Order: sequence, then structure tokens, then C-alpha cells
Amino acid sequence: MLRTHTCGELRREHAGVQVRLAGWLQHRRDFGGVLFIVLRDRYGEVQVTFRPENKELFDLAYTLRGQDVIGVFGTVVMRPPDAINPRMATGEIEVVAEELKIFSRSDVPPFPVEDEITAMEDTRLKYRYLDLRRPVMQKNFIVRHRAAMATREFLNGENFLEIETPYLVRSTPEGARDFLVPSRNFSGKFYALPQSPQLYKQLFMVAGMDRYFSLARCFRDEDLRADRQPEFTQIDIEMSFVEQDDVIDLAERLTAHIMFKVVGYSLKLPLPRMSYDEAMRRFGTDKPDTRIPFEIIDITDIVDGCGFGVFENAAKNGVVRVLPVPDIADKVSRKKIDQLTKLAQEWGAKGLATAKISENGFEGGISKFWTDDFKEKFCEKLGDKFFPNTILLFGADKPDIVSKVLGGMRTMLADEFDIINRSEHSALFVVDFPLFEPDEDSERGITPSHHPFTMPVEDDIPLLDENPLAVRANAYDLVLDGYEIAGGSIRIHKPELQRKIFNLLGISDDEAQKKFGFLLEAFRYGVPPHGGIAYGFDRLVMILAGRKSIRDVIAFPKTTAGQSLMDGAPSEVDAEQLRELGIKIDIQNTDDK
RNA sequence: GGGGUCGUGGUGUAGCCUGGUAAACACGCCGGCCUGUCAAGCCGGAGAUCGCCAGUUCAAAUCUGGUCGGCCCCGCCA
Repeated sequence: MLRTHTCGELRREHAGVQVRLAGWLQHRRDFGGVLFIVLRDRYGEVQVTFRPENKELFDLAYTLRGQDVIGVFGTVVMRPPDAINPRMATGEIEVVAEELKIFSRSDVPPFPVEDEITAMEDTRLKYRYLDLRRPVMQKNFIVRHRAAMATREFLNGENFLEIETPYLVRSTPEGARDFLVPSRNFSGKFYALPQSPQLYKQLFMVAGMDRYFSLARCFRDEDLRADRQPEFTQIDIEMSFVEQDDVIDLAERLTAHIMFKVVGYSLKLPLPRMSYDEAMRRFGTDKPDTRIPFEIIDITDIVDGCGFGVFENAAKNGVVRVLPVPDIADKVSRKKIDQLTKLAQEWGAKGLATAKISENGFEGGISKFWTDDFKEKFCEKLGDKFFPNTILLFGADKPDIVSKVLGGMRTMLADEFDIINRSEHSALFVVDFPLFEPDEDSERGITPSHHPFTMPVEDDIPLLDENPLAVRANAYDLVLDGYEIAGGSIRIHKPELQRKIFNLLGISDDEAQKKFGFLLEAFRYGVPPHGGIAYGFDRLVMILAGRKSIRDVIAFPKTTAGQSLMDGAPSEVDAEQLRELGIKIDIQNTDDK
């Protein structure tokens, strides 16, 4: 046996016990006559003392260096009262070494293997195994593991079957860009890695599995962000014989279960539900963080005759809205306003009108143009939001641009001035999404907001022909702390309706047959009403672990350019591999662009 | 595809605007001293042609252009 105890578990009651420990050497403190080392494993740290009486042992211990992997046999003893370390869980005791085995030596690591670290992220990614050796990182993966276990535990208790879906699937050109995998047996043909198991889980419903889930890896070849990786994990769920409320109810309880089991947080159920329209109007986003204590106010109806031409013009074809940001007017410099203005322009606005509220009322910025009448109405509109030291940011444009700018400012400023209470969580469902959204690139000018199998809201079906953009979807997103952590829908199970949706999207029967024929054919053999939801598992874990980047909860993540700095993927392959696949590289094509 | 930002011993930074001396500091590393430290302490030492390429110049870490890479954002992500 190489160890009898772990490093973190020894306490005063172990005094007198002989133990075998194994782990990494974390610190070495050399006093010439006595040598202390701190031995560390996943469970904690403990001090091991080497005394000079046994010269052979002492001399061997003397050669130890940081991150060497060793085994120690020794006796647990109480430390002298004045040498107790209250900051250490095992600080009351130490292990006096009697035998030492050096399992392996370590080179000097490129950065210290400890929580407080200054190394830049590319260095950490290159030596990911050392990064993962740090206790803070290990904590993230403990959270991840517990979240996965809580998911399985809950869904198992709800009668779900965990079934795996294939990773080599048929490419479907809709949605995100596929990662392709060439076929050797069928030269010139390709598998794709799944963007999600969507179609397969629907087929499980046709198969009568009734309730399915899996922790499925998904792959999307799109550009990355702090919360987006090319491969990520979903908690994928599908249920038969359900309506929207059934899925939402299940998802609420699942989310609450995970949060309680992983971080002990009690989520109040049922969660609030908010329509997409309301979310966009009040928060400028379909994933609002309701912990931010200020929101967007529409003032389109009062700007007529306000004295500021830009508002009056914008109100004719668009909207005028204001974001009052309290308590920061004294902290926002002229330069900062300029930065915000530039940002607003990047986000599509023509500019950013501002003003502030001081002890004397409206002040600065565009307030000088306003009529007294408007000031009065505006003041009334602001209600209890009218108090000094507030910055007012205005958007006057088409609704989507105003939402984007003011919604973006809201989250950005809340983050920058640290006005979010991070001990709380904000969870809600956003519902009544539009079924379609405008899309200039597509044939009919519309594209599905979710995916083409989403059921329209029953009452809106008659609108499909006359005003498709007004049709609401039977779809829902779960938003946690401003992140979309799950999304789902009730699916279409009636072939006629499905055909109609395809037609609206400009997908011909022929095309539909070619792309999704296997699904449509399956639906001819008895398909139950069904629907489901899929969680972005990594994002959920990121939030529960209190991290800002999804990379911190993925063991071996890619950089924002999609490279793995540790193993060097993607890489070139042998000519022989390509020959076998019937593939020729034509790099000139990509160079030309 | 676009915008921003960063790149200097093993690690993190300073120096760069205003070109010119041994490129400075902290941590780490190596050696010495030290029998109760806990991020031990003290003394000494090694280690960087400043991401890469080209240009300007008598002279480039410093100025210019390009390029590579990290991070953040927009587009994109049914």
C-alpha cells in the first residue's frame, strides 16, 4: 500500500498513528538542522518534518525540490504549541518522517503550482496539467463532477433514461458550421460532429423511450468567446406527451436540485417567467440579469415637442429609451462618456446622448435642449428613479439597436462598477420568443429563431401566412445570472404543419426530404407530442464555480482561435492519412482570400 | 471578416511617448549559513540579443510597416 491516509485528513486525533502519505512537494523550508516540507494531494496539505538524527534519510530529503512526487512513512505527532499553524487544516499536527520514497522528480515548473498565480493564460494552457494541479482549478472540476452527478441523480429519479447519441452524424447545413470528419470507406463523403443531438433525441421519442437525457458533447465550428468553446457539453433532455409547462416545471426542479446539491443554494420555485418582448424592452436583451438594480425605460410617447430634434425624429420610426444608471455620475469622466459613445457606435447606434441628474435636476449633455414641459413629463416617467448622481444614457433608433446599446451598457456598467450582488442568483424563464426572425441572407427573408422543428404557439398558427414574424414560438430559455443556460421548445409532430414551416422558410419538399428525410419518415410511423430542453452544462458549472470563463471548467479547452496549446491541435497529418481518405490539400484556395 | 488590448530572464512587471551607459524590480532557480518554520530568514550567484521579419537611423526593447500568438468584444453561434 502506498498510502494509508490522504494529506488533508490528518488531525490531532491521529497523533501517535503511523501513516503512509503520498503526494507532491509543495514547499520546502530548510533550517540546516531540520527540514520541513509541505506535502500536498487533492485533499489538502500536511507538514512533514525530517530530523537530522537519521542522516541517510535526512540527506535524501535534502535533495527534494518543488513538485517532486514522494511517499513518506512516519508518525503523526502534535506540533509544539508555539508552532501550531491555525491557517492550515492540518496545522495542529505534523508527520515526523521515518522513511522516504521518491517516486519521481520534477523539473522546475514554468509557473508556481498554487492558487494565487500571475502567469498568463497561454502559459497556463500550454502546461494545462500543471494548471489543473492548482487547488482552485481542482475545485472547479469538483463542482463540475457534482453537477453531473446531481443531474443524473435527479433525472434518474424522474424516470429518465440516459442514452448515448452518435458523434459521427450526417451533416445538416442549417445552424452553425459543422466540423467534418472524412469517411475512409466512402471517399469524398463526410460525417459531421453533431451541433447537438436534436434530431436523435426526437427519434428516441418516436421510439417510445418517453423520457431521455444525456450529457452530450456538442461541436460547433464558430468563433469563440469567454462563454463559448468549439466543443461543449449539454444536459440534453427530451420528453413525450408534454406541454411547455411540463418541461419548464421539470427544468426548474432540475436546476434547483443541481444548485442545492452543488453549492447549497435554495432556488425559489416557481421561477418568474418573462416574455421575450418584455425582456428586450426592459433589459435590452433576451437574457437579462435581474440582479442589476436598474433597467431601461421607454419614453417614446413623451418626446414629441421635447426640444431635442434627434429624439423627435427617432420617435417617428423607432423608439426613444433611457437607461438611468444610479450612483455613478461622480465616477464617470468625460473620457469615459467618449468611450461609451464609441462603443455605442460600434454596436450600431449613431451616437450616445447623455445627461445626468444632479441636486438641481437634469444637467449637462443634451438636457440643455429640453423644454420645461418635457423635463416635467420625463421626471414623472422616471418616478423613484429620479435621484441625484444618476447618469442617463439615451438610445433613439430602431428598437433592436436601442436594445442592444442600452442593454449592453447596462451589463457592462454593472460589471465595471461592481454593483451586482454576487451572493444572489437571478433565474428566470424567457418565453414567447418569435418563431422566426428577419434574415436578409435567406431566400424568404426569415430564419428560425430556434430551429425549424419548433412548434408555434397554438393561437398564432393562423398568423403564419399573413404575418409570420408575429408568430410566437412554443420555446423557452432558462436565464441564470445573465447567461442563457438552457433553451428548448415543444416540437412539431404534425407532418402538415412541419411542411408548412419548411415552405415558409423556403425549404422545398425535396430539400426537406434530402436534409431531414429520416426524421420526417420516422414521423410517419406514430410520433408522440414531445418537447425538451438542453442546458449549456459548462456555462452552468462556470456560474456555480463563480468563474468568468468557460475555459476554467473545461479540462482541456481551446484558445479563442480554436487551438489547443498543449497538444498542438489542429495539426497537419501524414500524406498517407490523406491518401487513404482521398483528400488533397489545396491551401492556395484559403491563401487567396 | 472587423474593433480593442497585450507580448521584455522560468513567472509577473518597469523601461518604450522623449532612440544612445552593465535593460531595472519582485517572485522563482542554484550555492552558502542557520534545529521550529509555515509564501521561513540572511548572504552570494546564474539567467533576457526585449514574440518574429523587414525598414528608418551612426545607433532600435524604444520609431515605422508587416507578421505570429494570447485575451476581450462585434459579426457569427438554427
